[in-house]
Amino acid sequence: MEELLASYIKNVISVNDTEMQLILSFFKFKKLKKNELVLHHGEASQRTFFVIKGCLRIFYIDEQGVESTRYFAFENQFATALVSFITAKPSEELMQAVEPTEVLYISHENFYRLLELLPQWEKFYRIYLENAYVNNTNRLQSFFVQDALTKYRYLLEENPIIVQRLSNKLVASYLGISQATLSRLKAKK
Amino acid sequence: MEELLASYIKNVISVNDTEMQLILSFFKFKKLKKNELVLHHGEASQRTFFVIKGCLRIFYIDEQGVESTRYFAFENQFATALVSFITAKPSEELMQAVEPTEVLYISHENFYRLLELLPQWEKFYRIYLENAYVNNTNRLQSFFVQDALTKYRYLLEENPIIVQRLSNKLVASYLGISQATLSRLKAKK
DNA sequence: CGAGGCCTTGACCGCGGTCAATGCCCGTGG
DNA sequence: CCACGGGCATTGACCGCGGTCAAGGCCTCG
Repeated sequence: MEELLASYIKNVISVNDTEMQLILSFFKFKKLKKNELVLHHGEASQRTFFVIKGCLRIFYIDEQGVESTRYFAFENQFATALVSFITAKPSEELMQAVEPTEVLYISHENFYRLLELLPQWEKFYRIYLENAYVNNTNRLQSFFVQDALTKYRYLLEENPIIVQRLSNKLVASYLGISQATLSRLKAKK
Repeated sequence: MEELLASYIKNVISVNDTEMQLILSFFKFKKLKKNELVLHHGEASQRTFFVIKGCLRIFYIDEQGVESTRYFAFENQFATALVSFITAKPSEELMQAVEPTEVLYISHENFYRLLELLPQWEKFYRIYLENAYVNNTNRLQSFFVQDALTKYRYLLEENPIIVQRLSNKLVASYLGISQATLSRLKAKK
């Protein structure tokens, strides 16, 4: 359980055993029920999650109640409502377990403490930021230049697990289209 | 000229005079003509720019030749094709001077050298990344939840300089709508 | 003074949304 | 174990936002 997180971290930065113990000591375990919310709209983002099993999603809700998903985190991935984390303002993003999910989480307070205690953690955070940046910017690009069908095909190429594992409703919310449209796209091939 | 950059940096990190001299020594000055491209499609991003005067934009071109603008950098702002910078892959993003523009730029080689030489520069980069992340994620959100008119009004609120200073064509490319639609939106108020 | 680019506007169209009906699957409780 | 209910997927009918294309006028700059 913690080994999964430890080996994830070791792939990104080099730390010795005592440092690793320090890092792991800041993380706590939690089981989440399907559909359980871990961050509500307007709350400040307080925790960073690492998924052991299951799936978290980060999403928006507009005034009419329509949901749009910005990110899915599966096993062995981190998830944070980063904008609220960075700006320390109330979050526009919500966060929810999509399946029964097990996570390790660290409070933002302790996250920042690690930044001070371990120079290496600054690098870890930087690389996390870089990945998050590349992800979102690629998504932004796809909204600029691709129509619905192209986005769907692209998703099948780049991230098939999302289509295979999740409901149409969730996939549609990720692509920013309606469930009905996704259903028609799939029918047409 | 260099003072502008120096005071920008001092607002973000604390460095002494020798360190500042080191940083500034890596930047070079360049004048750009209106419409001059500083990064072509498919090139690797090689430089980070700081705008002294004028305006740079970072944009995409789709297969039909339609342009979409991801970012405008005005006086006293940085601009990089960050995705290509991070991934070291050919850039999907192009970069161009929108007006006659004066910049200071640093090669990525030297940027990385600074990361090694100055621990503080790691923090500078991290904060740059954070800002870029927040920017793009907010834009992504606006594509999820806002229609054309809402996006336009929001832009007027958040970033009026773009509307005031740039042509309709450029503003439309920033909003991801056609020039004709923007013209109609403005007419309707 | 001419040419080219930009803005506006009208006519038209199509992608993708909405709404509703139907059917399916699955979880839950009697 | 079966019956019921709720959520999800599919599909048809309809519609509207925003795109495209083209024409006309204006401004800028060489």
